[in-house]
Formats: sequence, structure tokens, C-alpha cells
Amino acid sequence: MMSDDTASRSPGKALERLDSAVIGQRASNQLSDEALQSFAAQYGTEMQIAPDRALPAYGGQGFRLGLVKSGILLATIELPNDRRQVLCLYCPGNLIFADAFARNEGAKFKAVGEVTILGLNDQSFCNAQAQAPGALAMLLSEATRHINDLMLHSAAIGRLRSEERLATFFLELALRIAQPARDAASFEFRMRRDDIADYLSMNRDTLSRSMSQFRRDGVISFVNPNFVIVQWKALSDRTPLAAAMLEWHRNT
Amino acid sequence: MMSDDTASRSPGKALERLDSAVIGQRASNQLSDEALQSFAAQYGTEMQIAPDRALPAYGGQGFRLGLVKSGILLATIELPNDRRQVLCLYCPGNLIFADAFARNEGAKFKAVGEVTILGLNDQSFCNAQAQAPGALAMLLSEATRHINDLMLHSAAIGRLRSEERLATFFLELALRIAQPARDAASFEFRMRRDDIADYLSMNRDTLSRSMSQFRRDGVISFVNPNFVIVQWKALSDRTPLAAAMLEWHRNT
DNA sequence: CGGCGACTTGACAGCGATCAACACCGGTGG
DNA sequence: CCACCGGTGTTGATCGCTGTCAAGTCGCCG
Repeated sequence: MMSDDTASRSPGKALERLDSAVIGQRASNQLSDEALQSFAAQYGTEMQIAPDRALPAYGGQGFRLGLVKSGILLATIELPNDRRQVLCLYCPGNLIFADAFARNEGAKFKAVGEVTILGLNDQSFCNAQAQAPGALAMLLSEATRHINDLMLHSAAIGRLRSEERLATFFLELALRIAQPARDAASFEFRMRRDDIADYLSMNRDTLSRSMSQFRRDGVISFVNPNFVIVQWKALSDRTPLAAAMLEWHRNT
Repeated sequence: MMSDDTASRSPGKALERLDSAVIGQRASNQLSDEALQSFAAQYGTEMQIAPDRALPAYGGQGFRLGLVKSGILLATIELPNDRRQVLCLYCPGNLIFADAFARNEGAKFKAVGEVTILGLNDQSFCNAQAQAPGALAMLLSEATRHINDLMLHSAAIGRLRSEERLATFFLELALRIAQPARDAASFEFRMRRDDIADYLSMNRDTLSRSMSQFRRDGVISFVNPNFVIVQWKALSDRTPLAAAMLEWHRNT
């Protein structure tokens, strides 16, 4: 262990690079984002999911691959004893690799707000693969990004205290869907407490307590029930994963 | 909730299909396994990692993609306060998507036993991609499998009690690396307590207690420190994820 | 008004983390 | 040969975070 090891991992240092990071990232990813969207638009079919509606992973119009156009989709799995886990969040631009996930018992998708996705079923995926072989590289890089997100999330739910997890959650949302500004970020926020709690592997009551604490401390503030403002610095100070998340997002 | 919902998820029912499942699965996957291996053998370079050696994800001879030939590799991430998380296990035949994982702060790979991998760096990956474009589909399907494993593991560490997690762990190992037999499975087992504990997001002491309990109950038994025998039924009864894991493995 | 769902908050209990002591083993050097 | 040591694993005692239960608030709607 060298001393600069911990230093390079401190939230403060990573935070200095935030402005250029978050803003630059959007530009650099524009290319692959657009390519993915035009790919999905060409071969996929648009589907709507109403707010709070859950659809069994293989129910209804099954799809193998989906691109989220708007809204946030949750992948959930239900276990015996009323236990449920939200496995990941799909934000606009994210790809859903439904064929793997869907085979699990108790797996469902749930919409936060009104969700629109472009879905490819087995057949249209094969078509796409034949006609646009180059697209596979794009899908692979999306899968890789997804793998990393899942890994970081595992670390969060496995090793962080409840308030650290909550800070990680808001930081993640801020990085993924907010309009970033210098000190704060604001975004629409319609997730239910149960869903947040299940995403962070904690109890709804405990979550509520932590959120109240954050509100008291001014880390987050609600302008109305569906819109939140978060403070970059305060959040980063409260999660050990801040450096990793910011660094990762800068490079993506 | 329909009554057959819980029934179809019960370990017992899934267990009935185990024999044909585990044995059939090996055969059906033989094809893509072989393809993946010949692909990696052609474009990758062989690397050895000594037992218990950790290598920083981007240190030494960096690789972007790796196929595990023998041994087990752990992806780990270190957090402040001596917290560490083992994010996933790579068993022989598994692909390592190192380019995503490697960018994280504190990320390392650690070898369990002697590990051999076939690594592709950026350049050889580009070569491979140009010369064998069909291989991408194979990589994508491996990535998809990996995504599912990570999701199930998230559910395990997020929502299961410590003994349930341990049962899940042994069941996972048995499915992935054991020579299956009717009632029991046996396999080489060299992972350290610290690594298991960090994989399951629990304390080493707690893990030790749970393992002692399993030994007392005859769920697992050691023939020597490096070789273990596990009982299918006893394990399945102790984890709510048994059905999902068996079902998934049967279809893979 | 009454009922309902989403959320909050307090009191309490329990699981698992923490700390400490101890057993065991292979290596090393007197 | 034995004493010493560090690494690994086990086990008991204790503590605290967070799950559980219960009551209460608020907004919405029939």
C-alpha cells in the first residue's frame, strides 16, 4: 500500500475533474449512442409500458434486446418470504439484455414513469445481425458497460452502510440522467421508496430514515415530490465509491 | 400470486430435473465452449498467474479480454476502511471482460490455485475482430451469461441471510466446476476464507461459523483441506435461489 | 367523511460485525 | 531437536446497525 494509493482514490481529487468530465463525456459518447439508437430504431419495434406497470420478463410481447427510449425501467427478481431485489436500472440509452435475465424465476420488468423501449425479438435480432454485422461490436461494448455497472453495484450493496448506499444511488442517478451543473444536479425523480429500497438492498423504513437525514443535512432537496436537487460535493463525501464512479463515467 | 407460482419455484421440483439438467447441459454447450477456446487459442497469448497472486487490472501485461483455461480467477475491488469485495469468479471456460472492470479504482485480479488464461490485448482483439467477425456473436452471448450471473449474485448478497448465501455459493461452485453425481458433487476447493467471505459480502468469522454449521449438519464435508463433497438436496433446501440457479444452468 | 396508498418516525430486537483468545501448520534459525 | 513466528482458521462474548413492528401523517379520491 503506497500513500498515493488512498490519495488517488479520495473523492475530493476526483471531484475536481467533474466539470470537464461530465460535460465532455456526453460529447464523446454521442457517436455510439446515436449509432445504437438508429440501429434499434431500424430493427426494433416501439413498446410502451405504463407507470408502475410490471411485465413478466417473458410475458406479453417478448423481446430479446431492448433499448430504452424514455423513462426508467427496473429489472426485478422476487424471492420467497416477500424478498425482492431490483437488479439494475435501465436509463434512456441503455440496452436491456433480456434474453439472459428473462430466464430467471420471478424475474420482471417494472416501469418508473412512462417508459418507451425499442424491442428486438429473436427474429428481428437475427435479421439485424445478418444485415448489420458491425452492430455486434456496439452491443458488446454496451454489454461491457453493463457488466461494470453491475459490479460496482454489487460492491455498493455488499460493502457499504445504508447512508453510503443512498449517496451512491443519488450520485449514480445524477451521473446518468441529470443535467449537470457546477455544484448541484437536478433531475426528475419518480421512483417509489420500495423500489429504491429494493435496489439498495435495504428496508423501506431504514431508507426513509436515511433520506430524511440527507434532507436535514441539505445533501438533497425536493422542489416537489417528483423533482430533486442533489449536491455533488456532499454526495461524493458520503460514498467511498464516488471516485470510482466519477472516474468511470469520465472515461465512458 | 397464483399457487403454482411458488410451487414452480420450489427447490424440490427443480431438483428432480437435476440429473438430466447438469449432464445434458455439458453436451449442449460443448459447441460454443469449443469455439470460444479455439478462438482464444488462435488470437490470445497464454499467461500464468501463481496461486494467491493478485495482479492490478491494468498492471503488467494488460489484456482486454481473457479466457480462463485452468484455475479460478477472482475480480476484486478494494474500498476504504479495509473493505473489499470479490465481484465475481471466473471458472475455466469463462471470459473476462477486463476492459470494463479494469478502469475501476482498486480493481485487481487474484488467482485461486495456479491459473492459466489466454489474454487478448487491444491489438490482438482488433485483429481477431477483423479476421473472425463471427466471433463477436459468441462473445456477446458470453457477456450475456456473465450479466445474468452478476444479477443473481446481487440478489444473493443483497437479500439472503448468511447461511443462505453460503449454500448459494457451494451450489454455484458445484454447478460450475464439479463432476456431478446423483446425490452429491465433489470438487477441488482452494479458496481462502477471506476470499469467500468477500465474495459473499460477509465477515470471515461469520463465514467460519456458518461453514462449521454446514459441516455439523453434513451439508458439506471435507475429504482434505482442498477437496469438498456437497449434498445437492441439503444445499438446495438452504437457498431460495436454488430453483433459479438450477433452471438457468439447465438452459445454458 | 372514510378509506386507501405512500411515506415517516419511534421503540425494540436480532443478526451479524467486531474484538479477542486460541489452535494449527509450515518455515526458519538457533 | 525445539522455540519462535506469521499466516490461516475457529470459536466465544459483546455491541451496534438495521430489520421489524406499530402508530401516525399526508394527499388523493370515491
